[in-house]
Amino acid sequence: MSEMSPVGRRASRRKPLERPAPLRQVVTDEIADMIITGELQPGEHLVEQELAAQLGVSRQPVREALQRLHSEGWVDLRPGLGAFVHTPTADEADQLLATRTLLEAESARLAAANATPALVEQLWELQAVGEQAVAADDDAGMVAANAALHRQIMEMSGNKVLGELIALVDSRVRWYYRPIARSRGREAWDEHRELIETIAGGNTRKAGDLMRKHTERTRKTYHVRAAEAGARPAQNDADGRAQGLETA
Amino acid sequence: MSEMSPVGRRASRRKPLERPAPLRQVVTDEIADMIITGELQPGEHLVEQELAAQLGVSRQPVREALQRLHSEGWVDLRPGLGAFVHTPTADEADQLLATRTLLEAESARLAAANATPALVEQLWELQAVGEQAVAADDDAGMVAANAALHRQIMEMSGNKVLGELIALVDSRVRWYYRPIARSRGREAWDEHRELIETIAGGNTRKAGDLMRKHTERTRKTYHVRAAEAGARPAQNDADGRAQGLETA
DNA sequence: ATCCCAGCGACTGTATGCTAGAAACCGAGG
DNA sequence: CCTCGGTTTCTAGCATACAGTCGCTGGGAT
Repeated sequence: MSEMSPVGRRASRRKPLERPAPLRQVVTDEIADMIITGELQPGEHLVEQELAAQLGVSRQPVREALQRLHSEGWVDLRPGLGAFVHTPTADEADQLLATRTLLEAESARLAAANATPALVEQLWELQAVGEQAVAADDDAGMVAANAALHRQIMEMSGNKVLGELIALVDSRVRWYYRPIARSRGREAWDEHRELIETIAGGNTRKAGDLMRKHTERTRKTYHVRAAEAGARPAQNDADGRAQGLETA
Repeated sequence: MSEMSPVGRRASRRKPLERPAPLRQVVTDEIADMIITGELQPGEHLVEQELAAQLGVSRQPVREALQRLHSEGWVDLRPGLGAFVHTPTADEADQLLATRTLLEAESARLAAANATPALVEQLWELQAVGEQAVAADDDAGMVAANAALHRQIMEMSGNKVLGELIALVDSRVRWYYRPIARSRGREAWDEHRELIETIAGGNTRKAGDLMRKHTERTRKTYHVRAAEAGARPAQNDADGRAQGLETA
């Protein structure tokens, strides 16, 4: 796999080069995926040996992956005991959503300030993709398109630091939010439409407000769903572990 | 953070236990300190062996420390080549300060919403410490007191996620800002005073605005200083490496 | 002289070895 | 039956060992 592309080192406008992807990165993504899909349950003890064997690598890359996942909030690292899948609490989810609202609103505000016809056109394209996903009732597609749209708006803001933070917060929001992703579909994309129009018009204040309302509405939806789930007898899995958020 | 739960089983309100501090943490802090103090220059290649020998540990803890420092933005990690001290650009510094403004303003707003006499009293104590440091012309003390005050306000906000992000951003800001830390002293603490009064009064909007203006002023100061430094012939060290920020 | 390439040294990425300490288990005593 | 103390097992943390890669250097061909 080390075939150096004959593309040439000349006018190579390519990235540094096509890397076989560092093993630790692969492992990180893989474990994160296991957490998101629920294969690894909240609170579960992640034993390095097991994961290493399971993924066919040594403990070292697994360790590094766990460290990274820790700094991104996916796992808790108890000194001397190892890594445990982070157990989200209702409080934390709320704070996460509140913070997300703040960051996303700012990114929309800045995006409106930097709007150009070409960039706005890209937003519309992503909007179209999203609406198609809604029409096709394609859950995964909706989530992906939603992420892509928000990401594009963030990039338009021109603030990379802000972007990093949003990426950090969003990935976790998406995890918590996953069980109820379906509930907000069509309406969200209607809101997107108005938001894009406002950004195109360069109305910074309104763009920020719209995004705030948009994400705030998502937050409300989340709360309603959480309350519903909490009111019910609580659905546990075979091991008796609670599947929903802890109410603490 | 410390749980306020009145429950308290037994008198064991102590922390989990006094740990000998994981080695990787010590190493992380140490390297971060070397970067902050300039012992390690921006762009410098951090060789694991060297650092390990220098700190009297093996490569393993050093590796883990570098990974963490990477995720916190202190070093860049080029696959196959290793770690390099991050070189801040003027753009990035500006984005960092802008983001900081956003986050700090929100924390002040929330702090005002959650203000209690006891908490406000703690703020005044920190304010006193800071003013003493100013009076004594104690640079390090000023920086520390400033950090402590902002941290306390953040904790009052009750949003831990927000707190983590602020911590992330602030430490880097402090690095970039270090060369010009002296310039803002007395006036900053006057602004703090007004801010605390507003928080005590529970005026959320005004608290947010004040904090925004406060950090925004810091940002302006930074720009002025950066411009001054940029205008001059540029001070280089013995190795011919630029000491200031890159203008790119 | 310039360019290419082979060989070499240095450093990262990955794997394995070793040890101190925590959790779980078990059995004896109250 | 519950409690307590010792023992055993398991695991993280750190150290060390091995292998792949990158960049550099020096010699030879053009």
